[in-house]
Amino acid sequence: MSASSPDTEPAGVAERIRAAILAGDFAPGQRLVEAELCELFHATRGTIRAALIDLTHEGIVERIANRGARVRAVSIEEAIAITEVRMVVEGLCAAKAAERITEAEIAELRDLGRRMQDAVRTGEVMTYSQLNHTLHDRIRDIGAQPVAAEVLVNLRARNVRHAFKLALRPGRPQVSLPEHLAIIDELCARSPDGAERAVRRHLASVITALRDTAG
Amino acid sequence: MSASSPDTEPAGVAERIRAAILAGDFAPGQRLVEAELCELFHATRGTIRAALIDLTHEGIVERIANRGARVRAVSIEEAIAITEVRMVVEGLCAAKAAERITEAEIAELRDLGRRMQDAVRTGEVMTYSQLNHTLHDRIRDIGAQPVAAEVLVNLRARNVRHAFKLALRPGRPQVSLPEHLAIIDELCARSPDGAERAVRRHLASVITALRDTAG
DNA sequence: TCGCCAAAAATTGTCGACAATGATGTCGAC
DNA sequence: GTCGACATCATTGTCGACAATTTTTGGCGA
Repeated sequence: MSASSPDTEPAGVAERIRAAILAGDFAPGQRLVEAELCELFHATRGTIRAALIDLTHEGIVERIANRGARVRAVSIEEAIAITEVRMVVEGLCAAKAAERITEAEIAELRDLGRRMQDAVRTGEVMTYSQLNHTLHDRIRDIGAQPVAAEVLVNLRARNVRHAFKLALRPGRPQVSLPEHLAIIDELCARSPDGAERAVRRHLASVITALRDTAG
Repeated sequence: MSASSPDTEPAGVAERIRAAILAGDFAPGQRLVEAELCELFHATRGTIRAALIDLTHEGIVERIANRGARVRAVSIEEAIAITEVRMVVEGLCAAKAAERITEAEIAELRDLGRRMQDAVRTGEVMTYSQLNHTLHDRIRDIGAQPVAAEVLVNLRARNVRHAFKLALRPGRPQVSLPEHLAIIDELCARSPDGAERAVRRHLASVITALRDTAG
């Protein structure tokens, strides 16, 4: 749904600024002067200010008292730290999901796995990336752990850029596909421990890949 | 209202409101009308509004569009969910800490463990609760995982109330003390896996205790 | 030429007032 | 007597202006 398609002008100013940052309209480290954003988004400073506070708590904007806001540049090191936390929290979700998964959801995940295999075989990188996203989302939803879900949404928003770069790395899908399939297998086997381990293995592999890009 | 403790008047309004909520001056579910907070904290609505946005993202205030803010009542179920996430994230911190801990920090934790034993033996519940807090903080700091630390600070702030009630439960220190000592042992042995398991065992026990209070 | 101090500019923080929105209470019709 | 539409009210959302703070610039002297 969030596919780069015709964005339907999100009503809130915060959403629009976030979209602009994530789309790369504002470069990391760039200063976000309130007055500039005012005329850029047709709003007043009070509104802009509130939006900036929101985005600060989402971790994509950095605000220093009396010195203004800027787009937060997430270093490789921080991207790794984010993924480490994702690893354990998503592991928790997977364990929960394995306990709660229904037959319908099992069928759904199996189908998802098949489509991921197809995408890799035919080399449709973007489709695979999309399905990857969907899988992680479904695990989160099936796990039905609202607090964990909230944390994950927050963390995911922070390193979309690094995640994107990683997805485009040649050979990466071939590595991650079997990991994803293993996750699906464990979930469908209703094994909480197995699912948690599989998720952690997968994200540990993502961390290793991130480390490689650093060097 | 603010008489409760020797609070050194935190400069920021957000901090003062948070302190007031955590101190129980505002009951869970109570409406937080901006105008009221204005004269109560001697600030204007713009400032109050910014503070409420902050607190909303910290999870201790609930805000509905055009309908105002209220103190968020965390149910036992949500407290359990929060503790589940804390369990895995703090487990990550502990694993990291076990890899990075210095000799000086080992000595510090050992001393902390001894003081916890003393507090339990002499029945000083409040002291023990304080030391408990300190131990978790130290693990978080030694782990040096900024993202995890940020998540933990956020989560901790949410269920101080439940944590407090739990600490006062008779017999609870006797249960948690050996768990804490086990965590210290594993950290001092520089065993990442052991430390993570010990932390998770401990917080799993906290979750069990929370479940008991629910019934 | 370099370092330092002061004035100026730029930017954020705060304020009070107005507009918009959802909730509450009242009145009339059936 | 109850239901629904309408007026009223309380509260939030937004705006433009002023005050405080930080950064930059210009000037002065060693």
